[in-house]
Amino acid sequence: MIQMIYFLFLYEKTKLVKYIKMSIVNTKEHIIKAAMHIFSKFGFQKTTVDEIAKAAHKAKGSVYYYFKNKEELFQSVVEKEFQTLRTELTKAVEDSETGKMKLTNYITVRMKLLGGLSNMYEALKNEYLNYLGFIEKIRRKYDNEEISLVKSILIAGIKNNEFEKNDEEQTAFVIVTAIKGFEVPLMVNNKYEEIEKNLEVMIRILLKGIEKR
Amino acid sequence: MIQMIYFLFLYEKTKLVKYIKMSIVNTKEHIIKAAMHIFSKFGFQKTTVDEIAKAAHKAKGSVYYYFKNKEELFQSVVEKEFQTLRTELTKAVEDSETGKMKLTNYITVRMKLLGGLSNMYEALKNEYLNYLGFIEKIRRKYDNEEISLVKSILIAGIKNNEFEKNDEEQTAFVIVTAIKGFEVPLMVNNKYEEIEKNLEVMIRILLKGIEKR
DNA sequence: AGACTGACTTTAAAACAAAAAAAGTCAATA
DNA sequence: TATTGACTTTTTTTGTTTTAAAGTCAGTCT
Repeated sequence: MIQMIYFLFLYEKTKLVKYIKMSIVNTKEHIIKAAMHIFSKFGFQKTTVDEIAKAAHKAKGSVYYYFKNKEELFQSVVEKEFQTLRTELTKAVEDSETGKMKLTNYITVRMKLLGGLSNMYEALKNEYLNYLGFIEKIRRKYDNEEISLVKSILIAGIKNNEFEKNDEEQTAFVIVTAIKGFEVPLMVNNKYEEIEKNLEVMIRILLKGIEKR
Repeated sequence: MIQMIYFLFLYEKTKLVKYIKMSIVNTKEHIIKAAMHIFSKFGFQKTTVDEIAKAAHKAKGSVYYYFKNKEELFQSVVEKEFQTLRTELTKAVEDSETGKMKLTNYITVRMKLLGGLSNMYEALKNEYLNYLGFIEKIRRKYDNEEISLVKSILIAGIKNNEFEKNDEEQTAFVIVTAIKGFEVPLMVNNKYEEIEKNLEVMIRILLKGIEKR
């Protein structure tokens, strides 16, 4: 009997914890979304925590209840945007049949999305934030993820007899690096359409450069 | 007789002008070289015109006799470094037999030299100087030259039946853009040796990507 | 008992003024 | 014409004050 009551208590507690945690995730996410909006409008430095709190209809203290400081909040926003990019890219690759299509879609989707993900984008090119350190960590982490994803495309394509067998890690690095060269004209124009034709040429050359003959 | 004296006068004047111009070029070049040394040591902002004058064993006024201002002097230094790059690259391309060799040597020499040309290099990555405007002009000018040079390599290679016929302007842009992606790891490591292997892979893929089959 | 608040403290960024340093000028000189 | 260095002007730097934003916490609420 006592045990039963104990279990009941445990059950109720679990339910409560679940409810609370759900709530935590919701407000936390809610704050991140509000922050995302403000940050993308004013950038990291020109955004105040008060503004974010106000936009999320919370007091400033609540923001600090969920995030250690402004940096950590910004970091969460950037990470969320990376997550979006990651999800979209993975989907684009998975939905493609051949290795050629995978790589093609990977590159085009990546470039298309990059312009839209404003915070991450801003963070990548902002000098000050780079010297702030934490953004460099995220960048490096994402670079590695990107190389891994391209590598997996290459491995699949080699198995499928589409691509020539070569050091996949190195080849993936080269492809990612080459794509990065296009970030500069993208930053300047900020219109994907303007680099589209050139990106197509790049993809054609890359594909021919790695295909099995 | 009068005519003869007149000619003699002209001749002497020409010699004089030549001497003076030679001297001008010499001191001007001399100042540029001194400036190059100091700028590469301290960067644009932390270098004073007094320091440069002192290093050139001239008074500050002399520097302003040859250059309108500090910016123009820096510009001359950067232009001179570009000239070096330009000369070396043209030589590397001319000395190569096949289109493949031309492009290979172009890319490798470019990357090797880039690290050594400190002022230009500094200018390319310095935020402040970019927003100063004039460096952007030089950069754009050099970008166009670079695309032209690569384009000429492509055209020669196509004529030589090595490369597939395609829009050379676009292909040149793509190659130059891809190479630019490697500037970032070069800036971080600042050791050409570390990216050498990856650059070789890049060249191999590019060559296979544009070759005639 | 964890979620949330807002007045409060601390820290960092503008604003301003004075001093120092560097950029840029120019009459004089060789 | 080339060169100088004392001179003027402009730009940084420094130190101080003010203002604004970051970050804390005792206390309330559900």
